[in-house]
Amino acid sequence: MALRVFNTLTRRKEDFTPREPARVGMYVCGPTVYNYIHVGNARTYLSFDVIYRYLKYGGHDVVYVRNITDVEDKIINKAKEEGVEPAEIAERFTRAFHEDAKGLGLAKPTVEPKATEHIREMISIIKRLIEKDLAYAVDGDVYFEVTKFPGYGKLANRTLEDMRAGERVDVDPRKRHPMDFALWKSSKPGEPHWDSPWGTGRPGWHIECSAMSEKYLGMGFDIHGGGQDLIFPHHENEIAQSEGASAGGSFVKYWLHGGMVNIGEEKMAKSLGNVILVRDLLAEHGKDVLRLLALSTHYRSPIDFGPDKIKEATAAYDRVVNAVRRIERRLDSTTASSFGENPQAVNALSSASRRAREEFGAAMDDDFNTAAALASIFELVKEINMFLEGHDAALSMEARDALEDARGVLFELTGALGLEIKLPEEEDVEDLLPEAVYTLAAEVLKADVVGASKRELIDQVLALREVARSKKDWVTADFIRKGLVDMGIEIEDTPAGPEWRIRGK
RNA sequence: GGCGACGUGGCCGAGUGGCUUAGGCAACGGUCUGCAAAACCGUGUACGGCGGUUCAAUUCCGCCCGUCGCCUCCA
Repeated sequence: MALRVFNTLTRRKEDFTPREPARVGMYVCGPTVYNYIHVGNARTYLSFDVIYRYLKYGGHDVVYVRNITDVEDKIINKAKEEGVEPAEIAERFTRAFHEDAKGLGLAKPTVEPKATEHIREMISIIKRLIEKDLAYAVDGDVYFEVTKFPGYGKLANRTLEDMRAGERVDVDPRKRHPMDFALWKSSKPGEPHWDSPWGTGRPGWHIECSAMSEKYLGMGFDIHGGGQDLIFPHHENEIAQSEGASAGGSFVKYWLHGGMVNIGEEKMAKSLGNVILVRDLLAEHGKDVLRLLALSTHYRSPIDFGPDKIKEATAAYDRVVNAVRRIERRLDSTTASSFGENPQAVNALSSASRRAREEFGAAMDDDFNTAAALASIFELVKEINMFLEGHDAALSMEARDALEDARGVLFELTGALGLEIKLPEEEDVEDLLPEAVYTLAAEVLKADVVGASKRELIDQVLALREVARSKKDWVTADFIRKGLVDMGIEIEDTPAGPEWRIRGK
C-alpha cells in the first residue's frame, strides 16, 4: 500500500508521489526564538519528526529543513523588556530550543538555517516581487499587494472578501489593501537592521521561509509543514511570495498541518496563563512517555493535554517496556532445547510479528495514523505476553527465533516512531534515578552512601530485601519495596530474583 | 459574518455501509504470588438529535443541537 497524505491545499487525502522519488524535500517552520518552547510547539515538531522518520523508514531519502527564526517583533519586544540586545535573546533561546529538541528526541534536520543568515536571499525575492509589480515600497517599508496575486487565499480557502481585515486591528493607511503584508520593515533605532535598496530595515515575518526553502530545496518542493495556526496568514503569504516571485508552477506540492494542543478543554495561550513548557515536562516525565502521548492522537486532531493523559501514556509505555524485559529475561535464562515446544504457539507468534509490521505500515501509510500504528504494536505486545505466559519450558531453537524476531519487530516499529525502549540496565538511567535513593539506601544499609552509584545502591538494597524475604521478614521487605515504589521505582519479584525499573522513563 | 474541524462504550482514541465491529487507560471477577508488581483469562448491547437515501447507516446526504479552532501575534 502506498502512502497517502492529507493536503491542506486540496483538503483531500492524496497519493504521495514526490517530485523526485530519490529525494524528498520537506520544510517545517521552526521556532521563533523568543521563549522556551511549550507543549504546543513540541507537538508540531514531534508530529513532523515522526513524519520525517516514517518517510525514511519507507526508504525515501529526505532533505529535512527546519528553520530558526531569529529576527522578529517578538524577539525585539522581549529584548526591550529585559533591556538586552535582541541577538542575545535569540542566541539564548536557540540554545534552549536545541536542549529541548534533544530532550524530546527530535531527529536533527538536514539543514537548520537561520533567518539572519539569509537576508540577502530575502532581499532578492523582494526585488523580484517589486519588479513584477506584486509589491510596493512606502517610506522604507515594502508591502506585498495581495490583490495582484490571483490565488491569494487558496490555502486557507477563503477570499479577500471573506476576510475582514481591520475589523479587529487598525489598518495602516499606507497600504493599498488592508490585507497587504510587510515584506520589509524600516527599522527603528536599536532594532536589528540591514541595508537594503529601500533603506535600513529588517525582514517581515513570512519572507524568511520563502527565502530559505528556495535556497535549500529549490522552488517547488514536496512537503511543507507547520501548525494549523500557521495556515493563515503565514503559509498563505509564503505561497504568494514564492509563487509570485518565480516564473510559475507551485511552491509546495503537499501542505501538511498539525493540530493544536488544548489544556484541559481550552486553548493554550499566554493570555490564559496556561502555557506548559517542554522543559518543565521533561524534568518530570521521560521523553518516550511524551512522544507516546502525542502519538496516541492523530496529528491533525486537536489534543487535550492533561495529567490523566500523562498517566495513561506512562502505563502504556511501561507495557511495551515490560514485554521487552520479559523477552530478554526469557532469552537469557533458558537454555535451548529441541523439544517440549508447542509449534502452534511458535507459529502464532511468528505470524503476529509479521501482521504487526503489515498493520503498522498500513496505518502509517494512511496519512500517518499513529494511533492505529500504536495499536499494531500493542497487539504484538499482547501476543508476546501470551506466548511467554504459555511457555515455561525451555525454548526450542524455533521458539528463540520467533521471540528474537518479535523483539526485533518491536524495536523496528517503535524505532520508526522515534520511541526508545529503555531497560534499567542501560547507562543513562543513573541520571534518571531520583536523589531519594541515597536517603533510603543510607537508612536501610546503615552505611555511608556518599558518592556511590544509585544503581548499585538499589541493587544492594534489594539484596538486603532478599535476605529479609528468605527469613519471611515481610515488614522489612515491604518497607524497602514501598520506599522504592514511592520514588517511582517499581519492584518485581521474579523466579530469577528481583528486578526494578523506573516508571515511565 | 466567513472558513474549517469535531461530537464513538467510565475516560482517551482509531475505524467501518452489513461480516471476526481497533488499541490504550480505568473498573470488576478469576489464575499466578508471602504480599505486591507484571502478565494472562473473563466481563462493556459505543457511535449527539431529527429526517432522508438504502434490503441494510455509527459509517452516505440534509437539517438541528453542542464543542473547538482560524479569520490579529501564535506550533
